[in-house]
Amino acid sequence: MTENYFLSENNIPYREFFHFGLSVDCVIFGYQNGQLKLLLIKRGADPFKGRLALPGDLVSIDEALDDSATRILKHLTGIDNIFLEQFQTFGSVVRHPAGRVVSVGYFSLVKSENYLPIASGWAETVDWVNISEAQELAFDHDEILAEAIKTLKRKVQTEPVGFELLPEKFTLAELQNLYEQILGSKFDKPNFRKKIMGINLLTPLEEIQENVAHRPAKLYSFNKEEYSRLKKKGLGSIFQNIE
Amino acid sequence: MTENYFLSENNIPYREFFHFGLSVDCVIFGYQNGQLKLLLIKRGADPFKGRLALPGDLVSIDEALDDSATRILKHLTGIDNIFLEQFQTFGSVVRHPAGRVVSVGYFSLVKSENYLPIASGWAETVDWVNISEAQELAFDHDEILAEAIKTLKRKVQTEPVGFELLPEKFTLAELQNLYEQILGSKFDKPNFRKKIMGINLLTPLEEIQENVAHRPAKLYSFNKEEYSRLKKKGLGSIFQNIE
DNA sequence: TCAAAAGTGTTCCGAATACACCCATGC
DNA sequence: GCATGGGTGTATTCGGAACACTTTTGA
Repeated sequence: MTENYFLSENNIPYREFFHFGLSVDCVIFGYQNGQLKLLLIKRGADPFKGRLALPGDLVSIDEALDDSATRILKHLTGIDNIFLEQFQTFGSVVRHPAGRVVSVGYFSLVKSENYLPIASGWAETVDWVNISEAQELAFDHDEILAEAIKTLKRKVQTEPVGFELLPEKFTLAELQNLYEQILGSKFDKPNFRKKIMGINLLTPLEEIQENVAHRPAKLYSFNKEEYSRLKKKGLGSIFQNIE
Repeated sequence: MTENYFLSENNIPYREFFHFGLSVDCVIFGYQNGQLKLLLIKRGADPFKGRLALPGDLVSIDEALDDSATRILKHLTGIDNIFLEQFQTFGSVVRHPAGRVVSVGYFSLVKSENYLPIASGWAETVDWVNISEAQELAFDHDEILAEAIKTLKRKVQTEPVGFELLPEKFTLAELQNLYEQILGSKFDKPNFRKKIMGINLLTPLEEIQENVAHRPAKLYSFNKEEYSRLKKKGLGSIFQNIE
């Protein structure tokens, strides 16, 4: 399929243009102990050997972009079976010392406790790092991360988030804390509860917290049907919809 | 900068991976005579010669992605000085007959009347086409267009739209029609007016319509400062924001 | 009995909705 | 005058925001 009889307008065979590298970088958010986390590797190979970096690698020539993201993440961290979503592509000229590499950013949300990463490939170590400590990353990964965080904040406003990050059973305070962590602000407790209970999203369980030095909180789980329905449909709109 | 002493983990020099083509495709929305339009070229070269297609071409190896989109659009259509925004990257394996080409989608909104496109390069013709007639495009451009329309609908909900599409002076009915065209639904006139006037977005002019067989409508223009402020800040949020 | 966090209720206000109605123009 | 679309006012409902209050636990 790489035949070169197609000519571009200045009579250069198309193949002459085919000297790009293509990579994928994965921004994997987790949540544990009330902290928003990020999955980072320490690079065991040049360039940027020893630096923290997003899990990412070059795409193979016969591999679809989405498949590549899944493969690379599994290969570097052992993490598998998660939903990776493309969010932005980074294409400045000098982002990689080995040549012209354009990188496609993918992001995902997972329960970090369920995914103990195992370093392999050229990853020296892999760890869940607090968001605030994810700085001075390799390549332009600081920029990629910043864009991923913007995307996450936007998503939180328009679709439900939490099922992917929280354990099976959780308290309303934990859910509220998660939202506060992501958006970097505080909410009024009574109003948060009312709003979240207003949509039919949570299923109250017959269980409560144990061994806490205060009134134990009720546990909830997500109503999966309603959750995925709202994922698709979204949470609100600016303009009324008559029809 | 394309030295090959960096080795990937299986000892293949990085350069061996550098066989991707990279392209840019532009989805340019316009608006004229109450119709949402799309800028399409008829391809004058293989592959897909004679088919309608989004303006797009291969990126040069030493050219940043955003710059490339601007250059390619200008080269094919003569259109210049517009804001192009990246929205999604398309990376399935078989989208281009000449080899593995990954394409980055860009989109923009313009006043079609201000941009009379002139075909050049391998574009045989360039025209503003009604959205509904943009079908069976070359390559996977149907899919790219579908994603661009989704993006546009999402944008309309979260930031002001219209300054880029409407003429300098316009009526409230025209603005409402634009929103209805984009979202594919009808709004209540009094409520639309109240909502749009509630934000300090429009400047009423001392002019009215002429030669219409009914009460002439007042003309408005956009308040540019407030418009760009709301572009950045957004229009609403689901959760309250306490500091 | 006290601290700490869970959980509830109530009031206020502004925005969204659904209408009914009036106004200016060309024919 | 009348058809046509422009433009306004209002009553009602709903949801967000603010905040006071009660409840349950461990120590």
